[in-house]
Amino acid sequence: MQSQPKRIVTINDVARAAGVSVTTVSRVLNDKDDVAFDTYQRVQKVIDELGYTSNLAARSMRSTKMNVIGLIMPDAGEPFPIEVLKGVNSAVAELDYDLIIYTCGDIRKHYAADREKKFVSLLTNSITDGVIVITPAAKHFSTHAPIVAVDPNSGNTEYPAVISTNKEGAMLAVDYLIAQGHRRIGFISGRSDLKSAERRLRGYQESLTRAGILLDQSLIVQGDFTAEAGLNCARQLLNLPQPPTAIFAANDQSAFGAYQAAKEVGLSIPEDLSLVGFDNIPDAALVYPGLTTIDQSIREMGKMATEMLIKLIEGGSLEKKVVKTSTRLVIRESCKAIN
Amino acid sequence: MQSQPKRIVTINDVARAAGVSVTTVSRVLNDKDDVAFDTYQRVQKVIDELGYTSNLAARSMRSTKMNVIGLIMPDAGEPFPIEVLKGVNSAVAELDYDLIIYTCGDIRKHYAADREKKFVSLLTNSITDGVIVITPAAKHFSTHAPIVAVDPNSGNTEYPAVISTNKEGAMLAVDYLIAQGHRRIGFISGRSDLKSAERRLRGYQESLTRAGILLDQSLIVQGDFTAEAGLNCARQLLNLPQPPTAIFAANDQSAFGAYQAAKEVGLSIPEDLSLVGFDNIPDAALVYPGLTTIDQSIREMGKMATEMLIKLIEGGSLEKKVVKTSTRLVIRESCKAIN
DNA sequence: AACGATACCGGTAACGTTTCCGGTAACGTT
DNA sequence: AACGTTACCGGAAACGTTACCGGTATCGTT
Repeated sequence: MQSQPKRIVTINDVARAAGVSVTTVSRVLNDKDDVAFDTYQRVQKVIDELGYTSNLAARSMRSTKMNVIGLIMPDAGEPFPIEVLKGVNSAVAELDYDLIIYTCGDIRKHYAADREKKFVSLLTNSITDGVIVITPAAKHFSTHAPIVAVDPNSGNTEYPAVISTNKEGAMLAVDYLIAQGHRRIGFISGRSDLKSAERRLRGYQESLTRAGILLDQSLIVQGDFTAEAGLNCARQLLNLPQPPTAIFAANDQSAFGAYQAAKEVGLSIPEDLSLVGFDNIPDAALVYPGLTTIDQSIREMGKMATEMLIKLIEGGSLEKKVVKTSTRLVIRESCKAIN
Repeated sequence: MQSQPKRIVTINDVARAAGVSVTTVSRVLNDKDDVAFDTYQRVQKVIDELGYTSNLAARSMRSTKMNVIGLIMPDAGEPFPIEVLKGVNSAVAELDYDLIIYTCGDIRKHYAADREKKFVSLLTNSITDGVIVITPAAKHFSTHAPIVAVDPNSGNTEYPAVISTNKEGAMLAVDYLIAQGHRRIGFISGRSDLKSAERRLRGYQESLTRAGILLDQSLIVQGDFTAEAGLNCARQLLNLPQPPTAIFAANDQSAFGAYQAAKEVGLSIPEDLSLVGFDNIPDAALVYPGLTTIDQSIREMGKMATEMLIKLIEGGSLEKKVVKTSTRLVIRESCKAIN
């Protein structure tokens, strides 16, 4: 005879034990008025004694406001979403909201967009008041609740979003390399469906043409923001008949792949190859030599997105539908001037 | 006149549109038998057309099995829980389960344990079938659903747990330092409420006494697994009248703090100070010089925990209530033999 | 022709909570 | 004394779903 499952204590049990109605218990739970101090205390005591906690599902089924926001992120393996998560997390902690997180697994998998859609409606249909989606793969979501995108995809102007000044940042990077005398500058691009990747490529091109440097298509290789792809792209660049003297990677992860590629062919950074990344994730400072990169204060992006979302949830409206965050050049040790 | 909130489409709408009962729609949704292929297709079509997704709250209220597991982690800022998360995430993806994550904020805050308790009952009461708790702060949880702890706290043998061979790992580290000729070895300890921290200290002590080295209490300083505390602890050690020639830090984060402390006082690693960490988080390979550390394959721990939890959820029983994972020494460049 | 088995489907009662509406008692005001 | 106001509380309906039970039609078997 096996032990029977412990009965879950419900609001009914509390009401019975405290000698009041469930309505009153509910009032105590939600800090409503119209309950005498004595009663309040008595009910609260019973709640503690019985170890009661309210059933999230039942509550969210009945009430409209949940004070919970959802975060949907592509993959827990990549640092960018993790950084955004940190920002969202701390922003949420400041406010009176809880945070629920869903991951969609590898973004490169075909089902990622489907999972995203599923989670968005799953969450907004029920337990959350709104969601933040990081680097969305899907183009459209069917929901009535507010959505804010972080680093949205290129085709989409439907939802409010926070995105950094990607083109300007990329130009900062490339201008810096040009100022150091580089003329053949390779570019490892990012996930092609994201607006950010597109804009960084644009910045790269614009800086070069402004400086009167002819664009060489063989210097642009298609990555996807992962270190793995970065490695392959950098290999390709370094094996060129006339290899670049500098590489601008569309994000830090890709740049790390380039570090490895350089090591493979025996080039040392920055003596033989200059390298600039984009993001300024914590690892950029740790890596050796320290990676010169474009800071886009990812945590700040998470924080902004959270604030926008909550404003929308609470019925407010946004001054700006797309918020742009600033970028700046962080100089470390991965670049060297050439003569 | 503002746009009215889009009505959420429910199972009722689908039923009406497809000309069947809600029961049948529910059957289609859950892939039950007893529904004709024609009907199945028709209902499925309507579901797609209407963009219906089932209401998580309502479903979890009625049904017993949800195929969702919860993960409760202390703080998104620390790498250990992040690594566990990655392991859990990929393990869950293999199986037919979804994952919901809650974060408790800074573990050092007093309310962390309360939030943990709240989340555990919140999740198990309703939308999940069981939860994994990483480095729990609370000692007891009131729930009927299965719980698995990763890196449990010292006072607790109540719940199944996965924990690495901490004492053995610590001994590996200290033995290595001793073999390199070190005699004054400092120790930066970890979060005192965790069993892992306790066992690592034990290993440190045992290795020293076995080697016939007298324990010096001033060489043991109390950290909490954060880089910040690691910095302070290392400062304290390096300011000793007779400072250590090597430091064993209870985790990599603490060791990174020690890197900084060494820099402050102008000591270079490994020439003037040898350093060993514990965890082998990805950053350990990135930092310069590369950190020699004890690998405990954190992702594997997450994977094990997931498998245990799911076994419990599905009514199975565990051969071992506490699973121990192996540790090994990873030698990089942060240690040097002394003469 | 009668019967049982099977395939398919629908009605209804829950699940635990909050919201809506109302009711009672106590008190102050005229 | 009558009335209005306020403070406090409870009953019942609803939220969207699934479990349970039962019902009808079809078909094969005797």
